[in-house]
Amino acid sequence: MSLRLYDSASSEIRDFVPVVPGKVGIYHCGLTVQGPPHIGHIRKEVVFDVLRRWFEHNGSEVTIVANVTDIEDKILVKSAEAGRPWWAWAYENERALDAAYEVLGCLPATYQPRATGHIPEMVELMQVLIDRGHAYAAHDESGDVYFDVRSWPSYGELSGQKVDEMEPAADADPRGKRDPRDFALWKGHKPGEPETASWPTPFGRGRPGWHLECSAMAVKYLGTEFDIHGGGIDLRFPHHENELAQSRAAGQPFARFWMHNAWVTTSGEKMSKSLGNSMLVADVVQRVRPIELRYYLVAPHYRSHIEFSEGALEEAAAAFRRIEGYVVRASGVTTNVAPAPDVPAAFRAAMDDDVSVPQALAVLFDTVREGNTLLAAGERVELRANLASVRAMLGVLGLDPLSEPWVGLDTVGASGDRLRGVVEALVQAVIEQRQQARENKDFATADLLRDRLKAAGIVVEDNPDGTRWELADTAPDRTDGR
RNA sequence: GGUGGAGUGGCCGAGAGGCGAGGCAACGGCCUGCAAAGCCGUCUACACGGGUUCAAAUCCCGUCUCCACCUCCA
Repeated sequence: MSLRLYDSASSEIRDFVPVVPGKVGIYHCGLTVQGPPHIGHIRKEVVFDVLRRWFEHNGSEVTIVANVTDIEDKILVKSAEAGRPWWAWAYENERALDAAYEVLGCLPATYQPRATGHIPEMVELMQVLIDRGHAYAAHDESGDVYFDVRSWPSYGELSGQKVDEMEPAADADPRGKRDPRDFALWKGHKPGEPETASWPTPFGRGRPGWHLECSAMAVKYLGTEFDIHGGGIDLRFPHHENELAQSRAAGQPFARFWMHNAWVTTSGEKMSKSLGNSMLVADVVQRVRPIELRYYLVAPHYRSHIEFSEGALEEAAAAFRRIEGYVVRASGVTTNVAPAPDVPAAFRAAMDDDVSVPQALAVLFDTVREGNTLLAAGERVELRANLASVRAMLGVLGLDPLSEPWVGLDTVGASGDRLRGVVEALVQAVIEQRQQARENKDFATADLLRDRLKAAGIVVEDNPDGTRWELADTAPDRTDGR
């Protein structure tokens, strides 16, 4: 395979060569589980899910490690505000995150290590850094341990900055720091903080700084040198810069490629800052189906920023329904068409070019159009090949409506199989009545029956092969003018 | 102050010196009892001002606007 990826450390597109042929190790920063995930958080997951599927499509064995940072300042603050134990708060949000991954059809990570489960590894790493002269315990007895930025000449290499030109941290409490730009590896336990949120170390009780856990866990599970490290673009600095500095200063080569996805914003504002956040995954999937939300997040290039709007979301849903409609109709007149073993060359070329999903989608849409023509012409043999190809492409994007987890999801909704059978029988009865009316040229009655089904949320379509029905789209009323 | 990104048709969204990406919407046609879906066609766009070139959305110079990051963000 000749995959090329944009490496944000070198700001260029390079040939991807794995550390171990045939295997790929990917670490991407999961989430600090301080609250339920919004669609910005989940975009990152969907982006790396597509990358992973592309590797696997090409026969690579992929190991994905996505951390869960379950101890951190905000978790302590928010859980305290809610009057709940920090660990309960973190775990609740971790489950919400897992639910969001699942509802959007993301394949599970190979492992999701928690920061709190890797304290000994972090202490070890700190000790190495101290021994090598790149970290120091604060001299003010706070229990803090800092990374010594000045001791590491290549600090800033990931984000292309020079230490001297950086603004010192505005909130920096320089009390124990040698340089205001030094960052905390470890935070000493403070009075008032829960005792459960601290662990013993040679430097005193405390808890991880924000960056240390990722260095420790990435190396533990993927080795000292691994293929890809990813996350949202905001993590490039400081989080990833600091990770890189810690790990390299400890003598580890660390990640070969750094991949960062762009933001989802609302009204130009990053989601984490918007107030009255209605962009939670759990809310958005009430407005469009999860597979449609996935399409919306997958369709633009991963390094392009998405300005969220309800209109664009609905457009994306309509675009996806065009593909889905073809797949459903084509599979209705063929049987057992499995996804093809490979994708069209143009699709492959697009995906190999830094995961250019927009161009890959253009190939997909072209193939769908050909398929619709074959469908109309009754060319069943070629149709089978076309459908197999479309399903293969959709599979790479995690959008094949005939594959897990989407298959059978929303023919009737989530109300259970019994109800589903009842609805099918009732609708079929009405459709037969209507068909009888049509045969009698009683179009007034036929149209009345169609209208009544429509009022009930069921759309019928007359095709040469017969009449199909499906649930109407649950798009919201567009009375807000947007 | 430092670093990086963006401005493309009614809308979304790719591309990065020459062959109209693709989708949504709209309009016309075919098909249909009428629809829907589908197919065919129409809408020839690249922030602004210069320049280079046979040829610029793409390269160069300048300008404007917007955004992100600079140690709590995916």
